[in-house]
Amino acid sequence: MIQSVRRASRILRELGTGSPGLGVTELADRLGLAKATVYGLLRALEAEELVERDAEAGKYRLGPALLQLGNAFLDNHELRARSLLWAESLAGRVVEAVRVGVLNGTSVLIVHHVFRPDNSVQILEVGASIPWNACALGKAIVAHVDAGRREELLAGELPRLTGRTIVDPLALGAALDEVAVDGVALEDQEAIVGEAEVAAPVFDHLGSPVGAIGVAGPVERLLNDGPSKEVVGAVKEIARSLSRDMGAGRFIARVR
Amino acid sequence: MIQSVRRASRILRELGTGSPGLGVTELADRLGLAKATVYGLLRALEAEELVERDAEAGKYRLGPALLQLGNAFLDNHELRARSLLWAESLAGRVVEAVRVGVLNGTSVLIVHHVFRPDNSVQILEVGASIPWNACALGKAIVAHVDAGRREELLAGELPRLTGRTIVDPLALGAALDEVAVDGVALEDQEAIVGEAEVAAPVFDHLGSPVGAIGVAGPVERLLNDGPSKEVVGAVKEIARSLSRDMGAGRFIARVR
DNA sequence: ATCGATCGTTCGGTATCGTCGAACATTCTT
DNA sequence: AAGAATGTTCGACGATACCGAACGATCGAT
Repeated sequence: MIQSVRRASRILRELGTGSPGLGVTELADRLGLAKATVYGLLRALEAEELVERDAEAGKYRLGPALLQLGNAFLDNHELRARSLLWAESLAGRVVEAVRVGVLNGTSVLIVHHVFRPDNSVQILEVGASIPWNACALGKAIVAHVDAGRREELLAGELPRLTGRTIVDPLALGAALDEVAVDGVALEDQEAIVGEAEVAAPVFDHLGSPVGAIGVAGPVERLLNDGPSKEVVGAVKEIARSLSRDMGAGRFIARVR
Repeated sequence: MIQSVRRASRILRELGTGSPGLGVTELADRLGLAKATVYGLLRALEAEELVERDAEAGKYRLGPALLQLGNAFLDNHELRARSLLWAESLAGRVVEAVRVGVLNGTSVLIVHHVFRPDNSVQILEVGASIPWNACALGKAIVAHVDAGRREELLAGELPRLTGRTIVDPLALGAALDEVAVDGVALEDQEAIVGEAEVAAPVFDHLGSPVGAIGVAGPVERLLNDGPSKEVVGAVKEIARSLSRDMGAGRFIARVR
């Protein structure tokens, strides 16, 4: 399994998770490796511009090549490419922000984000990760993955982000069943207080869920007196169109 | 220099540069390695989610972890963080798009981008790379790097993007001298026909150029009858403020 | 200014680990 | 159905990445 690659990757992750200004010694401690080993890996990573060192004090941080590669990932991403127009159209129709995400490990990774078309200042969330249990996108996807994967995810960590985040595996399982039947997932302030989301899964030609597309916005606009029928309808419709674009057959809402 | 890391990185770059749908054999050819070697590296990269394989036909593409890491790079990026407010302010003042970039190898990497505040549809350029000789950002930075680096860059490849791109080392050197004196770099349709840019360098506390900030827009608005005095003034002023934010001393326009 | 501590860096021996070539399996083509 | 091309497995060889320890430099404290 090529441990140097594995170790290099662990270094990158360690540098990525918050705490800036990591030195050789601290990295070696965290990874349980010899200083010299980490030093060698860092030299190699630096030569590839995957890592950068602060001029003085030799602290290391992530390098610019990673931004380029991340961008290249987006460029090659089929779901993202195909979602661009549909997302734009959805955002215009419901006048809210639209997000497209894929399941990455135990989190949902946002691969596309259209701002709510109202001139307000918003921050771009492309590249952000959200625990799958705390967002509608995540629930929409997991509700349609195969049983094995679903059990794994339910048995894994379920971080709590707000008071309303569902962290009980049983309750979450029940919610997923409901999502599978409805074809839409709802999220009511489970990630950020005051924010809600309505999302639907996107399938590929095998009927596997490759991601989800959803509308995110203030609770009072999306879930006032039950989920807004207009938004739910639009999301389901666009998700189905997008799935067809991805090569899915006609009968994609397959319940397992 | 840890060949496996170097090779893994070369694989990522190869997957990043266009041509999607690379298989083991083709990668092995391009890198001049044995199939089994590449296969092992890919397995390791896949386990780390740095690489993804297409379900059928075993083609490989970049993985989602790269997007996360690229995002983490941005989060940890000091110049970017400090430029957010200044860029916003500059964009509002001149009513044009603003870009912030750093020199990465022989290209300028865009680390921040504020859209022109006019409701037009624009694509986000964060993560994009532009040959340094074809943009004002690049010329602004290179005009202030140390002589050795400058020679290297002038001697290196100078890609032509449009008919106006400066690809002659001598002419480019002269242009850089001018930029160093003026404190601003101009670009007149050297990257994209119809588009121009005005940029100024940003310095750190050592007086080294860490990047540049600039205004990009249609030629007729920026360079009509010579560079717009208003834009040039605003860019220089904001760049100086940003430099001060980065810890630069008062006398930052040091000419070498 | 001197000493001590901490961190980054170098070095060389050793065993591990990655590499390679060849064979096998699988899929697509003709 | 046969062939070709690709992905995958295997085992042996030897280069190579790892480690521990020593060195050097930098910073802070006394």
